[in-house]
This record gives sequence, C-alpha cells and structure tokens, in this order.
Amino acid sequence: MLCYESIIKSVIDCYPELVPEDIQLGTPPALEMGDVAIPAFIPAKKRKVAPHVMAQDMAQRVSFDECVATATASGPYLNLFFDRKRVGFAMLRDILLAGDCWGAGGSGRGKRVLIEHTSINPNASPHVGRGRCAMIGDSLARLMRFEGYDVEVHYYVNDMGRQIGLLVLVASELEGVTFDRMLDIYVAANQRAKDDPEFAARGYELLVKMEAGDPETREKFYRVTELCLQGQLEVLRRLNVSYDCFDHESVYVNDPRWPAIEAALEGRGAIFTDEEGRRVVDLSRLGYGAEEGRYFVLRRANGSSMYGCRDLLYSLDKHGRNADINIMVLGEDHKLYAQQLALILDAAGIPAPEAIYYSYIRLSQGIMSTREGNVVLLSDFLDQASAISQDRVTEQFPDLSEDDRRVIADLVAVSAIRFAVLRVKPAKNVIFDLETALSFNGDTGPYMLYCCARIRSILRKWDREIPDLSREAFQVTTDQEWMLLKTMAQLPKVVSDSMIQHNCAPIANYALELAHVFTAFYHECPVLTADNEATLHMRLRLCEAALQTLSNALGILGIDTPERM
RNA sequence: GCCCCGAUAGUUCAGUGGAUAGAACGAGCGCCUCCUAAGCGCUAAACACAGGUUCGAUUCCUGUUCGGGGCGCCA
Repeated sequence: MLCYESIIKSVIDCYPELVPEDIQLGTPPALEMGDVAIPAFIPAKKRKVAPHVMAQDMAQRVSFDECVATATASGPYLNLFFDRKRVGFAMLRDILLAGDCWGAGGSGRGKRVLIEHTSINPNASPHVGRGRCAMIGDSLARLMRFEGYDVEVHYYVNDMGRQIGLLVLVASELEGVTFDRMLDIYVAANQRAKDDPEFAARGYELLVKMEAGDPETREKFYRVTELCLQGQLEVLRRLNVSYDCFDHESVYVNDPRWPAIEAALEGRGAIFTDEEGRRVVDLSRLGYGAEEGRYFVLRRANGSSMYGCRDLLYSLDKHGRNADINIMVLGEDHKLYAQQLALILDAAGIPAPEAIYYSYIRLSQGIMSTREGNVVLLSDFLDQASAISQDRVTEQFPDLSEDDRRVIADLVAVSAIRFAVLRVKPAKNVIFDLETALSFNGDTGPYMLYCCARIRSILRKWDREIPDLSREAFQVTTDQEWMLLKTMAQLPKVVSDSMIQHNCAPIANYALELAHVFTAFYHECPVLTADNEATLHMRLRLCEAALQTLSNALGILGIDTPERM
C-alpha cells in the first residue's frame, strides 16, 4: 500500500542499527487492532531488549508521517492505524484515475512474451480437464498483457502421430464425419488398434506415407485434423480463450535445421543407432542422472520421426522469435519429457521454454481420458450451465429479450467454470463435480457477477453525474467502507505477486474476497439513501471503484460481467 | 524400485516464518414494507504423522504414511 515505504523509513530513521529488511510489515488479525502491524521481534533482537519493550519503545519514539493517525503497542507488535480520511481519499482517487489500468504495474512495457498453451491433440471435443490448460494459459496471457507485455499466444497443432493416424484411418472410411461424432470414432479407433494388430500396423504405415509427403495422405490428415481443430476452437472460444498463431507439427518433419541438432548430439557422444535401427539419445551423456528415462528415442526403425524430434524443432522455432519470456503450459504427465527435451536443447545451445505444469482435473469416478471416453465435455458443461442460468434470468427479468437472456446465461456459465478452475493453484489435482459446478451459490464465478450486477444497478439508478470527489467533504464513516477501500488498494500487490509466480490463482481468490467485502458494504451502507449528500457521493464513487477493481481482476481471469442478472 | 507433485473443517478450496488458520458447500437457527435473497447474520467443525532449524513452524528441511503423475519406438 501507499504508505509502507514511508513507515519503514520512519522506523529505521529512529534506530540507526536497523535496516529496511528488519521491518517486515504485516496485518493485524482484526480491524479493531489496526491497519498495519510492525513485529518487534527482529528489531528487539538487534537492540537486545524484549520484543514487547521494543514495541513500546517504537510507539513512543518513532514519529510517522501524516498517513498514520495512531500507533499503539500491543504485546510484541506495534500496530498502526491509518488516517482513514486522508489515506482513503488518496486510494479512491488513485483507483478512479487509473481506471482500466488500476492494478497494473507496467513491468512488461517494451517486452515480449511468447506463450504456448492448450495444444490439444486434434482428435475430439475437449473435456474439462483439457480446458484447465487453456484457461491457465489464457489467463497468464491476459495477466501479462495487463502488465504491459506484448503477448503472442501460440497453439501447437499435433496433426501427426500414431493416435491421429488411427483416427484418420477410420474417419476417412466414413461418410460425412462431423466434429460431434469424432469422440466416438476416436475411442473406437483406439479400441480397434488394441484388438487388431493389423489395423495398428496400418496406422504406422500411414505415418510413414505422411512423413514422406504423400499428397493424398496429407490431404486426409488435414481434413480430419482441421475439422477437429476448428471444432475445438469453437468450444474454447465460448470460454473466452483465443490464440494468435497456430503452429502445425507436420511442418517440422524433414526440417533443414535438424542436422545441426544431430551434430550437436554427436559432438557430445550422446546419440546412437541401436541394434534394431532406432535413433536414440543417451541422456546420461548430457547430465541426466537416473537410469530410468535415460534413453530418448528420436526415430523409429522404419525411419519415421517421434514426437520429440518435431518438438525439438518447434522449440528451436519459438526460441528464434526472441521473446523476453517464453512459456509453455503443460500437463504434469509431461514433466519428465520436458526435462529430457530441455537437456537436448541445452546440448544444442538453445534455452528451453519455461514450463508451467498443471495437474489433472479428476471426476469423482476417476481420471478423465479422451481415449477411454469417460469425460465431461466442456461444451456439455457450458450448455447445461447456460440452460440453468437462463431459466433463472427468465424468472427474474421476464421482460428481457431472448438474446439478452442468452448473453447473461453464457456469461454466468463461463464465469462458473473459469473461476472454479483458476482459483486452484495449477499443481493441485482438482476434483470436478458437475452438480456442484452447476449450483451457482457460494464462492463461485456467478457470485462475483452478481456483485457486479448489484453495483451496476445502483449506478444505473443514479442517472446523473457524480460530483467530483472533494478532499474536504470526503469521509470514511464505517468499517465496511474502510475495508472496501483497503481491499481495493491491494490489487497492485496481488497482480505483481501473480506476475512473479506466473500464476493467476491469487487473482481469482482476491476477486472473490473483494466481492465478499463489497457485499458486506452493500448490506451495511445504503448508497442511494445515504444520510447526507457527501456520503451519498462518496459511496457512489466507492461503487464505481469497486466495479472497476473487480472488473480488472476478473478481466485477467477472462471473465466478463453482465449489466444485470 | 527410482524421480516429480500434493496432503488444511464431513466435503471442495484459500492462506501465512509471527497475534484468534480464512471462505464456500453440507448441517442447525434466523433475515425480503429496505439500492437485485444467485444475497446476509449467527452456531458446530481442520493444519496427515515423527523429528530438526528458529525467539517463534501449519508454513522451511529430513524421514514416514497416504493420494496423483512419470520412468525407450503414445503425444
């Protein structure tokens, strides 16, 4: 917050033996105890006195600047109370002045980010688990754009490989294949490959033809993968997820840059052809410690390339774009693989992208697997959520047009799933329960949208200009107003923490907290029927600022808010 | 077997080297002549276990247990 630096300076100015790092500001456990806490443990140790004595000494000797109204020692802490009028006015003015940029630190100005995420195999409609990657990546991209970075979002289209080969084999035998049928076809193709070795072998043959550039085969692959990709993108678009560039895996076969990578591996004695004719990397020559996972196959005996080959070239490509931050969002099942890739890249003198891992979303019945077909599809979830929400909106606003109701229902659905997924830190397994996700009560996306709708309702009813804030007339009269101001003031810190961690979960939890704090204010502090004009105007501005702050946070999460709901 | 994650209320999740560990769902009891009850208030309920570092550990380190992921021609 605004005054932290000056508080620390005030303390160390008073005690020559202290340095800024000795003062670690905190927050007292309750509002009645103060706004800022200075723990006296470290200063006490340096001055060789008891902590509670040190706290009392600071209370008497330190003279704080005018933003601190009082300082009282409480055991081993010195608790400070802000001058609510002075500090509150400055906070509110800063928020309204910054507007859409409120909370942004500008750390990314003049810098570029390349982020790759989602990159689902083009085989079927995405399930909720796959969506986690998309939402994590999309929100990171939004966070970084918010911070001022020039962000480019990439999607790696895995339009090759065995799984796709099998899918192509079946799909191209059928007439009029649609995206909706693809999941069933894919599951069937995998089952058939399990049961029928001859069929599986035909899949490999198809791959060889594909790599050799056979036009007819390429055309078949293209038709199927493009149908899948476009279908997937449509679902992801409903979730507010979008991409700037699509990089197709197939362009990286027979890449002229490959020999340089092989040469680098030769130079380290790390590549060999095994007794059955495969090209294999021995990672132990590149510093890999364990026996398990030591060998990394680049090419099959029949000469066709493995995914790793293409991935190496893709990494090379991305590195060549010279971004300041190069990120990829990957499932935790890719950890070892990414580590292996990084070793090979390192041998070739190329830094690997920063990997952000996320764990699976599980169903209560177990893990979601497209191959097995036991999934909750994103599109089904969104449909159900929209339908439920639309019923409620219809009940509440019978006069709204069908279109308006649909817009609101979609916003509610998107907020529900994006918030539920993003508030959990990526490393955790999350358990997805459709029924819970479809109940819009409690700590949910819809709760926050509802909060925004209530604010807008107040602002709508006040159909005049709000007079400019006057420093003289400004007053914070209730704890709820003060809590709201203090909470809004935290956004810049939350954004910068999220930026450091490359993790948007703190933003999500902050947005929820802010909605709770606003709701407390809403219930305790009448706005339009406030006791006097100064309070009325101040609270209107508070509403504006709360809406702005919440919108900014939700914007990073890719959640848009409705005018009413 | 080895490597990487995780473990907080009945459940799903937050959070923190420092004061009294927060929500929500579920359970119980209340609140709409009052800016939207998709809301609010109150009650009951948790840091897996054992050591260590520290003035102070739920947080950092080690071990154990349990859960997830991974470990050569899937991507």
